[in-house]
Amino acid sequence: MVVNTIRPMKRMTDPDALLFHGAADPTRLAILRQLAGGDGVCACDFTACCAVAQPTISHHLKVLRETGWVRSERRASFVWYWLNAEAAARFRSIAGELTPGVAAPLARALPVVQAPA
Amino acid sequence: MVVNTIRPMKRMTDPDALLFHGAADPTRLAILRQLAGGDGVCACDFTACCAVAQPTISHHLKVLRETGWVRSERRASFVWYWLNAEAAARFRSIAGELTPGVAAPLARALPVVQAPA
DNA sequence: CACCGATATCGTCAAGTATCAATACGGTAT
DNA sequence: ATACCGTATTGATACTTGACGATATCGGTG
Repeated sequence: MVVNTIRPMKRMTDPDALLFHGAADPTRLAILRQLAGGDGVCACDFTACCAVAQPTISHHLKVLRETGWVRSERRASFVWYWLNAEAAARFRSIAGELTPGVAAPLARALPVVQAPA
Repeated sequence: MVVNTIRPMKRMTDPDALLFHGAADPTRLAILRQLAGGDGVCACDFTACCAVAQPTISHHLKVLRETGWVRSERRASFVWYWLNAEAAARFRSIAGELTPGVAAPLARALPVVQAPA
């Protein structure tokens, strides 16, 4: 009976969960897909693919930046975005871990509290 | 009575974003990892790995069920959970799509990426 | 039957999030 | 400098979510 009256908030302590969170939105996923399909995309091109206003796009781009999914660079008055190769690689790595039956050997050795044979 | 919406999250129109949303939580990701590490896990084992109460675990398991990540089966008074192979495969497929510079060569016909004019 | 342990659901609260209008900022061209 | 364009930030608002206690439900047991 822990009294957690102050902050029961867990927040996103897991960096991988944070990565998932970055992609767990239709608009952001569309942006990521558009980025994967091209070699750098201008921010001005995202407003076309998603039915949201410009500030919303900018907000999602910020989330993608903060979650490590993309990097950006200013060119003249435009801003270009690229998919972050590291994030994508990390993502694929997690995808590989989440294959049924294919996982850390240690997990199988974990104590089973109740295991009716 | 509260209108019980059939589909969770009206904003989640993209099924893939829904899949990501299912894993975008530290507790749920821990559950998925534990599931990937074993050949079926009893629900009673999840309370040990995550510092949350039983109703919370049950809630997250429900989310994972609704997002297609897991399937469950009752055995006596216990409930066993397995990672859904289809969801894991779909996830790996999307992860492959999100590779920089790879315009979905191995991707299935599902992705709809709108090319900027 | 009554009882008990394991899960799921309900009710509710606090915190996080998506969205847009208005506005500020950064560069370019006139 | 001034006007203009593209992008980011701010502020407000409605909605979504994660958490837990209380309680219901499901199965097995005495």
